[in-house]
Amino acid sequence: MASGDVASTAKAKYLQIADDLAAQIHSGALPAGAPVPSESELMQRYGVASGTVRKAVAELRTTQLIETHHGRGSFVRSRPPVQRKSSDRFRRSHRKAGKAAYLAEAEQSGGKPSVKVLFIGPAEAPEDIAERLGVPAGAQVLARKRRYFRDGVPTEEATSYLPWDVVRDIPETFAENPGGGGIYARLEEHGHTLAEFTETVRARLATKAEAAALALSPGSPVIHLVRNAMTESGQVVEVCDTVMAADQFVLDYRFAAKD
Amino acid sequence: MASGDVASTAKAKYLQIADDLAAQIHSGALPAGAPVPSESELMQRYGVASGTVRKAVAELRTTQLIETHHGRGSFVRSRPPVQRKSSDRFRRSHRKAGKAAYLAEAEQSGGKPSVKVLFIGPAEAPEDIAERLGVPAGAQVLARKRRYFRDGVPTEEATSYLPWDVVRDIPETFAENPGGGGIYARLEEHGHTLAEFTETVRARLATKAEAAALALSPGSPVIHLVRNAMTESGQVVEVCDTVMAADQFVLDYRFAAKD
DNA sequence: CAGTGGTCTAGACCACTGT
DNA sequence: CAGTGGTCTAGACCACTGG
Repeated sequence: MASGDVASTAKAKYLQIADDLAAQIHSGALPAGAPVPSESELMQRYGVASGTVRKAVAELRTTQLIETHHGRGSFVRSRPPVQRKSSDRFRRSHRKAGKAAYLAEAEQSGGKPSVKVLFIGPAEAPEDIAERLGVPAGAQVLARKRRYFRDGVPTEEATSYLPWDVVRDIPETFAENPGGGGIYARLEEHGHTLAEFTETVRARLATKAEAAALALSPGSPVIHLVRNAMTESGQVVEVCDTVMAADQFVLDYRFAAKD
Repeated sequence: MASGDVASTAKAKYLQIADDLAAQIHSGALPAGAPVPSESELMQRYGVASGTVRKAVAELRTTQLIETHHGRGSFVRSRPPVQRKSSDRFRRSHRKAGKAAYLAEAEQSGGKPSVKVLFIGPAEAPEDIAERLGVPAGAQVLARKRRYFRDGVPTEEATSYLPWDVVRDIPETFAENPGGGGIYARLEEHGHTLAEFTETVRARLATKAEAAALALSPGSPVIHLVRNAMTESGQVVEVCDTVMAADQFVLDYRFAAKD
């Protein structure tokens, strides 16, 4: 039998199936965490080919209603509470109390934070990073790439870049755990007194790689934040490039109505 | 011939094709506005079936590199320069120079800004807004809803809420154009000296309504920003709720490494 | 191992666009 | 009209997960 004979109906079959499943989710027939029927099950139930079912499921994924795990199945998403990132998180008093910025933050949002170090070592500075650091493009810098989790779920991935001249004499910056107060505390101990941070915030859709790293469904939005840490002498001693799952974070900023 | 024999390669074919086309776009071989080769052309060129080419093209679409028009083809998107929103945009000196925040900002980003007033008048404060303003939920406030354009393209939609007690004696706040320096200048002229702004930033996918208002394709990300304007006396005299097309804006913040 | 989703083929027909 | 993308089929093999 031919196939395109369905495209003439008002709505595409795969959208009808997606709508049907979405309705079941919203009605509670498919509660949060419940498995979505398997593809073969759906093929039978709706009498369509595999490709059609897959498009329907893909639709639900991009609308964030379900998440899919290869080999296990698709499951109705539950929306966890978001984390807040306030510009207060870099308060010097937090550093002195021995807390790194991430922990100082995660502490307030209920949930067990954890960090996985992906890479620490010398690297060539990407062009935009080099420009921010005030070093030649391709110059050697220290890169520190980490992935952060809350309750075991990946939420953000951050790469810090520090000029080689700055870190050369600070062995802790090469350690997985730089000690109480984090990298910023070590920098200040070595005379790099921090004066100002600047953050650049963008939002966009996750790339394939980011979606994989953060366990996001394709089409999920991410927040892309790049922060410069500048010392009193005006040198940028760190640039931190962070990609966050957008549904996990709220950013808070406070600033004066200055002249 | 079988087919799955390709899935065993490191990368999926459709992603390789997408990457290849993306490289051509970034290199300029496929400049902005240029048509992407048709699907049948790509099938021949890469020696794959239609479905594979379609998945590659879909990939480029979700990464915003191209846009597709049924019956005409796919075309390389031109990325208009993004607008920057820095926390400097509320500098009092800008207000005194007679510039509203939006124009002070848009001025630097090349492109003709315009504003359309959607609504100005009394309204019941939504719960979250009322809480920020420190008024009872449902209390009457002044709402000012505007849509902003650049070069005729809608980029953001903002609704300001001001307590009735504050605006009652400031007739300009009811005008479509509140005069040089905008609402904030009028507030300060009437004794509400602004001391501090706080902004809350979220990113998420556009709702259907937002996609329509901002002429976005479904699944596009937006930045949702809510700002409190607080006076020296500690009163929140305005809450501004803004939804921006994420690909049109970069947010800049600067803050001290305070104690 | 069986069951799941992921990729791919080689076609088909339909709907939209422009000449 | 020819050419474009959009939907769909009925299979195939691969990769991942869990018992």
